[in-house]
Amino acid sequence: MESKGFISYDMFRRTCPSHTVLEALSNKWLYLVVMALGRRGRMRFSELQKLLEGVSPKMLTQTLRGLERDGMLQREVFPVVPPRVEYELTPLGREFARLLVHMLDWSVAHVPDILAARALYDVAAGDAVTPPAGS
Amino acid sequence: MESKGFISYDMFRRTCPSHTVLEALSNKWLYLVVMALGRRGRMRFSELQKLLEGVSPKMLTQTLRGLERDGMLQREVFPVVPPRVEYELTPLGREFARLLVHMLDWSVAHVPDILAARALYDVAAGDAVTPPAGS
DNA sequence: ATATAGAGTTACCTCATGGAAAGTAAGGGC
DNA sequence: GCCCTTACTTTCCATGAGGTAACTCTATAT
Repeated sequence: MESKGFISYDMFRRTCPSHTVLEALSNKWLYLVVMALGRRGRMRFSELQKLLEGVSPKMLTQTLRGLERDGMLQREVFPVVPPRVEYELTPLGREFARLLVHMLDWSVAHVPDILAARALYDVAAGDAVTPPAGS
Repeated sequence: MESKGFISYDMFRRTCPSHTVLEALSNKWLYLVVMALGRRGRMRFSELQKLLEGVSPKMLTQTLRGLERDGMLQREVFPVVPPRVEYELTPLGREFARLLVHMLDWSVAHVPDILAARALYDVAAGDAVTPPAGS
């Protein structure tokens, strides 16, 4: 029955190939780069660097290369001096960006809930450490 | 104009609160725990441990505590010996799980594309390193 | 001759993440 | 008296992620 033309992975197994995607996702800059390119379309390295506050050239390069490797974006080099390099999402990258938009919209919408839950949890944890009065 | 009742964060600034969510997302086990509880409902610690191949008790506890702190799941302790503890998603957690399902469905659907893109990129990179014939 | 701009690369260093393994608690069964 | 079970917690350790800063390349402008 597994010759269905489409394999249903067991995502809970260590060897599941979808984990490579999960691991790629575990990078904050990746989200920001994809969102930036998703919003503004084609951008230069230095534009990204200016937009993404706090990113080092090293991390930016690393993130861009990773996305390029995964087929999410296309890198175009213009052979001029000083160099000019532009980045743009591929169709795959644009699909992915649409998913991320949902995630981030939801995140932003629920940041207050999450922060409130954290505050509650943290005072409760503080109480738990407090020695019971009168003992 | 910013008294609109809903603040539009600048997600590219270092101080954007949505980054706390992004950072929470940057954990592979978090995805797997949420998916597991989303699929099977209520589960015990040891059941999760068995299902999520390769997770250490330390990581599992850490992940569960983080999710509980963020209001994504509820922990119920039964005061028996040996201990029995059950975990279940909250409504917030279930919403989040629905988002993750989309992400992971997409990931699984596109794993072949991504792996193919990587293979292509990697042979291209190999070529680039190969010294030009005849030089 | 020198400075400049853009797009990186490289070396170095530190802190944090995450794995392994052993320890803890608490009551019931043998 | 000792062991068993579950759900952790703690300690130790190695790897690696990610930051900083300096360096590279090359044609043009001064």
